[in-house]
Amino acid sequence: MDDARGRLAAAAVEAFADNGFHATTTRDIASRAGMSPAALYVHHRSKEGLLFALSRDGHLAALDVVTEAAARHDDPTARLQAMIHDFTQWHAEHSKTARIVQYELAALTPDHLAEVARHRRAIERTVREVLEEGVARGEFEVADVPGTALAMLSLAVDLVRWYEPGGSRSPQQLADLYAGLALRMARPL
Amino acid sequence: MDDARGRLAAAAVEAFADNGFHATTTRDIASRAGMSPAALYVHHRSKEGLLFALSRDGHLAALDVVTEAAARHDDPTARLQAMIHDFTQWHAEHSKTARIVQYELAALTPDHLAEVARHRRAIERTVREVLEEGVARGEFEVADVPGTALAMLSLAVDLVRWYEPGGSRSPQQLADLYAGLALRMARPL
DNA sequence: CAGGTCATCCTAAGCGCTTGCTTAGCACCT
DNA sequence: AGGTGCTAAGCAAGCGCTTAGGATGACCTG
Repeated sequence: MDDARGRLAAAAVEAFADNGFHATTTRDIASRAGMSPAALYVHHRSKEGLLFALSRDGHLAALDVVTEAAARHDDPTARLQAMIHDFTQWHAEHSKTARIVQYELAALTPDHLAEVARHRRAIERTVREVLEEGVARGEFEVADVPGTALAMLSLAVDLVRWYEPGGSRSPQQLADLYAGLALRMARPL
Repeated sequence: MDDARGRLAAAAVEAFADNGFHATTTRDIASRAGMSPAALYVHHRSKEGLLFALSRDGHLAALDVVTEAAARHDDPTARLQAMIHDFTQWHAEHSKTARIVQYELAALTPDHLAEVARHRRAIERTVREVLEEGVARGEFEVADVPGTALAMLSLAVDLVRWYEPGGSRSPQQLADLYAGLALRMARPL
């Protein structure tokens, strides 16, 4: 049929997000993709290699969302608001991929973990920088910039623990809510 | 020797927190406790039964921390501050148990999940109620009370994803930081 | 106080099953 | 004629859990 590699990746996202990496079998992934278990090893070196491909792509997508949002605005208030808004919305709209990104780091090999850790630090740095600039310009009042940046990201990250598509809150509503809370965390007292 | 059941529980907390439920073997737990694999089944029906015992005790401890903090204060501002402070501090000081409480729900049987879910709802309800009372008294200005309550709890919950004892922030510092951020989320604009 | 009884707590051994992954080979397209 | 993408079959290892029985100490009995 269509792209078999893509079907395999989509099946793995579902399986890993629903059951976790360790509770997911290669037979489960393969059967969701309509293939034999051996087909997985045509496209990936191992089950962990497949996880890494998903995790890396997910990290790059999340980083892209944040940097794009930051690039759209000049003043720190609008920039922070857009960053947390879009980061939250991405986590809700891609909650299965995001769950793999945020909760399956421990299953990666040291080499693979080192690569995705670089992307994670880039995301944190982007949030820290907008807070620092806002403080410098007097738009924000934040005593602990790294800690507050971590807290803002925690809102979106923790969403994937409980979020279900079709629940009472849409991705847009959550994005608006968390972007507003982030601004309240940074606003001068 | 000493309490063998307690040693088994302590070993399981370490193993489940470090490697996750599914990646932990009964042989690993038993050897950490200095026992044979079969000893686990003297004290628990199954590996999942052991997880449930840890999860239930952890949930009750966390719920107790929140209700105790709430009971110590009358006005909503002080009460909210104490609740988020103590809830955060508990998650940092008991980060291994908290990791099991927050991240291993999917490994529980439906019956066991139903019981811990009751305790989780009790915690959420306590936070929602203090927000509602604060809004009623004019101390808080919160548009989405359930969503904001969820966000405040998310801060402490997400901490267990990255917290390591002996890191740059102490449990007290984190508790102060997150309690302050929670107040900023609720304070009138 | 000596000897027997019983419950408690644990272990050695291993059963049946599932796991991630490999191998050999087939079908199809160019 | 050869490369590509897949499968059927199965291997070695590790899994959760069971079974049968040994060691220990508390407690009766004569």
